[in-house]
Amino acid sequence: MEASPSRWVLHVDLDQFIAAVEVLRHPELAGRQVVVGGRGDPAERAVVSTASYEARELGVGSGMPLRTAYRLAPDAVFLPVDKAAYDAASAEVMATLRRHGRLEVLGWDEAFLAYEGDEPEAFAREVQADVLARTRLHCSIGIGDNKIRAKIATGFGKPRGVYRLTRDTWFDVMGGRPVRDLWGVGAAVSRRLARHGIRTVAELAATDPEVLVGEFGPRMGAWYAELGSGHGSRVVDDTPWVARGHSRETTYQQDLTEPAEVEEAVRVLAAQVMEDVHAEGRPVIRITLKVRYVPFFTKTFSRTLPEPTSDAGTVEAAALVLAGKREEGRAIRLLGLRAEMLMPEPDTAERTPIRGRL
DNA sequence: TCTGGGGTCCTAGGACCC
DNA sequence: TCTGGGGTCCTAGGACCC
Repeated sequence: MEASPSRWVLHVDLDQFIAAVEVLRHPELAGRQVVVGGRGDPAERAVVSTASYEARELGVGSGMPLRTAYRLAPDAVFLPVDKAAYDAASAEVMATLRRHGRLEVLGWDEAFLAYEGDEPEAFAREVQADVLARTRLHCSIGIGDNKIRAKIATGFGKPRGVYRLTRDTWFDVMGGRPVRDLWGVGAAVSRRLARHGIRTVAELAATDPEVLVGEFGPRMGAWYAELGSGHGSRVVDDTPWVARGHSRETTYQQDLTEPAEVEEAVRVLAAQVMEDVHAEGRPVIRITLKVRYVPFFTKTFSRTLPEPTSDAGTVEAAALVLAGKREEGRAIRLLGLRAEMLMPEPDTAERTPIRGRL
C-alpha cells in the first residue's frame, strides 16, 4: 500500500550519534576528546567512525586513519566500535519518533517523519524534546516541503536546531552553494559537472537536462536535473526495509601472502556472511568477492549461482572458486564477501530506487 | 605512521536470443 | 560507401551515503 504525499516532511538527525551514545555510557568522558573507531587501538589498521567535538577541534574527523588521529590527538580516549550498543540506542530513538507520525528510517541515526499540521517548527521542537526525554540524545531537525529539502535543511539546524527549507527559499539558501552540498553529489560527480561549467546549485538547475543525460545517462542525468531545483518526493514511506544482501569484509592487520591463509580467510568470511543470510531466511542468488591488494588496489569477482541456495557449503565453495581468480603471489590487505539474496515477492512493485524515492 | 565496514544503485559492454 | 535492433542476463567497476 503506497503511502500518500505528506504536507510537510521532517528530517530528524541525531547529533554526534555514536559519540553521544558512548558518553551516555561513560559520563566521565563528557567534555573530553573521544575517538571511536576500529577496535579502539590507534596502532591498528582502522579509521575513525566518530570524533567528539573536542577531538574535532584538533582536526580529527571521520574516515581518518586511527594512527593519524592519534598523532593529532594523543590524549584522546580511543574506544572500539560497539555496533550492538548503537543498534539498541537507534531502535529506542526510532520507536520514539514513530509515536509522532509515519516514519521512514534512513540509517542508524536519521529518519523522515511526516507531518500534516500548520506548525512544523512547534512540532519539531516537541519531537526534539521527546527524543531527549526518552533517550537522553539530542537531534537536529530539517523541515521541508519534500524529502530532499528536509534532508538538506537539517545541516543548517545543527546542532540541536530546527531549520526550514522550501520551494520559496531554495534558491536563496542553496543557489550560490557548490553542487557538492547536494545530497548525492560527491567529489567525482562535481568534477564532471565542473567540466560543463556547472559549479553552483543554481547553475545545475539552469542546465538543459539533455546535457546532464548525455553526461550521466538517462536515470542519473534526469535525477541531477531535478536535484538542482530541490525537487523530490513528499512520500514518507514506512514499509520496512528489505535488505538486498549482506557482506562482511576484513582489513587484515598483517597482509595475507600464503594461499592457505587466503583460503582460510575466505572460509571465515563465508561463515560470517551466511550467519546474516540465515537470519533473513532467504536464499543467496549471487556472490561477490572483493580483493584489496597491497598497496591499495581493489578488484571484485562475482558470480550468479546456478540456483538460489541457503547452503553454507555451496556458498563457501563458490567463494573459493572466485578466490582462485586472484593474482597468485600478490599480497592482500583486505578480503570481502557479499551475498545477494532472492527478493521476497517476484518484483511486482515497481522498483523505486533510493535516489528516486527522495 | 596512510587509506574501515556495511550498504545501495547505476552504467557499460559482451553474450545471447528472437 | 558500412553497421539490424531490441531486450535481458551477466560481470566489473564506479559512485555515493552513513
